[in-house]
Amino acid sequence: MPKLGMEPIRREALVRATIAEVGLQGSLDVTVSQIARRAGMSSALAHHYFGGKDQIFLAAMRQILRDYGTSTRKALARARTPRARVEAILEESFAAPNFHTEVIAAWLSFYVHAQTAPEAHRLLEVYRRRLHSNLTHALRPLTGRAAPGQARILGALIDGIYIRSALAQPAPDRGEALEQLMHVLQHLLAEGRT
Amino acid sequence: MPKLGMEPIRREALVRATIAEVGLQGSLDVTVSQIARRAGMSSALAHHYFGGKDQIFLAAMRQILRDYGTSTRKALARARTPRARVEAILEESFAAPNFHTEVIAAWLSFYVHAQTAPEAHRLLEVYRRRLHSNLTHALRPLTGRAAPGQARILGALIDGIYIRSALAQPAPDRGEALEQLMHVLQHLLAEGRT
Amino acid sequence: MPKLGMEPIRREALVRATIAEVGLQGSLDVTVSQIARRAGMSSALAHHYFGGKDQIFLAAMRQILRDYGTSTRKALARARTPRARVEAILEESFAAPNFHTEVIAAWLSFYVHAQTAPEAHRLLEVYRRRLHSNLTHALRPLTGRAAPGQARILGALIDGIYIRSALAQPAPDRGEALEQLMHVLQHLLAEGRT
Amino acid sequence: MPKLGMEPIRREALVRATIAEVGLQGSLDVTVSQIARRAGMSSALAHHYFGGKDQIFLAAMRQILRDYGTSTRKALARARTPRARVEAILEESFAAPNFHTEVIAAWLSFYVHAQTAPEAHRLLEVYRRRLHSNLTHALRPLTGRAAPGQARILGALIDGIYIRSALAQPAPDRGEALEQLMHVLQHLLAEGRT
DNA sequence: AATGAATGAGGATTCATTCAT
DNA sequence: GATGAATGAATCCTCATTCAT
Repeated sequence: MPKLGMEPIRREALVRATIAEVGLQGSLDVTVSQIARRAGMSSALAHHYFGGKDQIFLAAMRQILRDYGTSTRKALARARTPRARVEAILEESFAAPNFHTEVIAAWLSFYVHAQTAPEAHRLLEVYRRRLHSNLTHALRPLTGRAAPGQARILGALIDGIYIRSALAQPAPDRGEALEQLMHVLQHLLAEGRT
Repeated sequence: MPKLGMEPIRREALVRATIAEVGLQGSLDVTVSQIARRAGMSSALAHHYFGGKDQIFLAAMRQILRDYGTSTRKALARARTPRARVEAILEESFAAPNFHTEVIAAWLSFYVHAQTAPEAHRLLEVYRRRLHSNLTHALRPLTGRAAPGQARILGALIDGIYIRSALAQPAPDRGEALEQLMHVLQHLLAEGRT
Repeated sequence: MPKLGMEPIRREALVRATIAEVGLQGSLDVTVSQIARRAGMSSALAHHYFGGKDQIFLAAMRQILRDYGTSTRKALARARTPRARVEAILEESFAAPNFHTEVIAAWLSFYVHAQTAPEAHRLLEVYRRRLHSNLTHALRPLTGRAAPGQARILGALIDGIYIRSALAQPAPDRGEALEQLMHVLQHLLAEGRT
Repeated sequence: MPKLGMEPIRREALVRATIAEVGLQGSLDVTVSQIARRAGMSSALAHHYFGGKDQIFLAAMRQILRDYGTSTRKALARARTPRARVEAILEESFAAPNFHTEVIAAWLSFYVHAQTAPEAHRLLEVYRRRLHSNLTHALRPLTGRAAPGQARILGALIDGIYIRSALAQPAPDRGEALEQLMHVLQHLLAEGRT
């Protein structure tokens, strides 16, 4: 009794399973079988829906970045002042769903992967550009022409804290991470007023 | 034409070849054969000298970190003032031999690997601790009790710039990287005087 | 032409092929590929169904011992008198399916293997205990308390004839083997009456 | 400073090392390197003296059989009566130097090997014939024409006890082994007198 | 829609053997 | 006499992928 409309469900399950498996193993060296098993189906079906391992990975990356993008957009919508907008972006980078051991590990793995896989590289480029643009827009009312440079620094710092969190034992400290970011932010904001 | 005392030569060649190959491919998914071929020997010999792929990787990581450590030590020895010491550390992080596309890519790959391999994790931990300690000592005369926290921020920023450089197209800009770091450093140093 | 329910068929084929190949080569130094080829499939499939060479060997041993156990049980069921029961056991040890050059060679190879492989050792131990118990039970009505010791002697003699048969050129003589056993049996049975 | 007359010393050391290593591992799957290391030399030297692994094994087999032959000859020389001669042969089969876990294991391994290697097969054949001839000669004065058949039975029983000893946990019981043999011997000797 | 069956390609590792010194 | 150096060949095992049902 074949079911209809299974495709989106299956794809979603596979993508979630991929993130989980890659995150857990901390490496892209996961087999399609492992992913499929975790998603509750055969590896043949995984191929059927995605065509190949690379596509599965790509879909998983898209999911991670889309999740991040979505939550950021929501946070921005809630912010009322320019400064609140900046802080919202920074906070969201370390918000619970993203700043989770598994997701960080998966993110880092995909990051490495992007060195080789052009499509993956493109995805990260989009994410980076959006982050940069968001930050710049938020900072502009506060620091004017200094905004782009500051956005670049904050972006690098976010990535740096992320990558360090990937090795944190036993678990990365969300509060501490945010504190460091805010500390630097404060300095940068003071810039304009000097 | 077998000679005596080949071991250190072969090991060195293999380590360099490993860094190059991993750097070029941007991934640890390199075969022992590839590494051995690049080093000009059979894969069997590579196993003979290192015992296994893991040991080869470990040796390559050690080399990268040792290279970095050595150059930093030299730079510190040359510095005359406290501030010069801090700058020396930061500059050295992006100095030519380290801040090279291949080395950066290899470094990032090993970073991911460290999530899984305990020994590799330990190596990075040592590196991180040393960087933190160097920075803290250098900052202490300038900012006192604020030094450790600032060292942490600078360390994360260094890593962040590194990881971003891994994806930079076509090549990471050493000058820009340093500029960002120095910018933040300046802010941090001003802290004490406020 | 993939069908369903191939697993038992494939496993059976592999087990038979293993016994044949080990028997023919007279050694456990057979490759999985050789076994798989003889069984008409790829070595990858052999691994798929058994997980590894060791498991294949274990399954082959189990098959040999199970075959022997089955035929013995049937022979015992047919025997009507105590003496007939003893003779049935001895005869079955050298009955056609078991006492075949290939099977003997395979059996001997596994025997050696059992010195090293605990699981294989356990299997042989079970076989030996069962033979001993069968013989003892059959002898008890005839020779009373002497039965266990006699069973041990007959068991050792069976193994001795087996191992000698492994080197027999061109083929072991079933009749002669049995004759020797029966000769000793006759002596042992006379024991009680002296 | 090359030493003269090292050859016999090296060969002896290698042969002993082979028996020990094969006995310990309970398998012929020992590497030339392991043997050479145990004998205190490089594997290249082992090849130099023996030409190849097979020759090393052959030499080891010869040693085992020669040791056995020598001790038997001595024991026979000490025996004064026909019966004592028979018992001497049997006892010697389980005498300390031969009936040792390692030697038994090595012997069994070589036995299996003989199924494949013609030269090894020939060696065992010689040993078997000599044992048979020794036993027959010793039995003839006692049981006349029955001697050859009895020799065959005793020979098989010896091998049977040997092979079982190879799996004995934790160590084979020399006394029990001999007892079984003597028990059967007694029966066989009674034969003539009936 | 879903999967068991099946395999080719590839990779780490081991080892007997050779060779130049 | 002795060995470190070196390798080709082999072997186990894994895995992405395909296919018939």
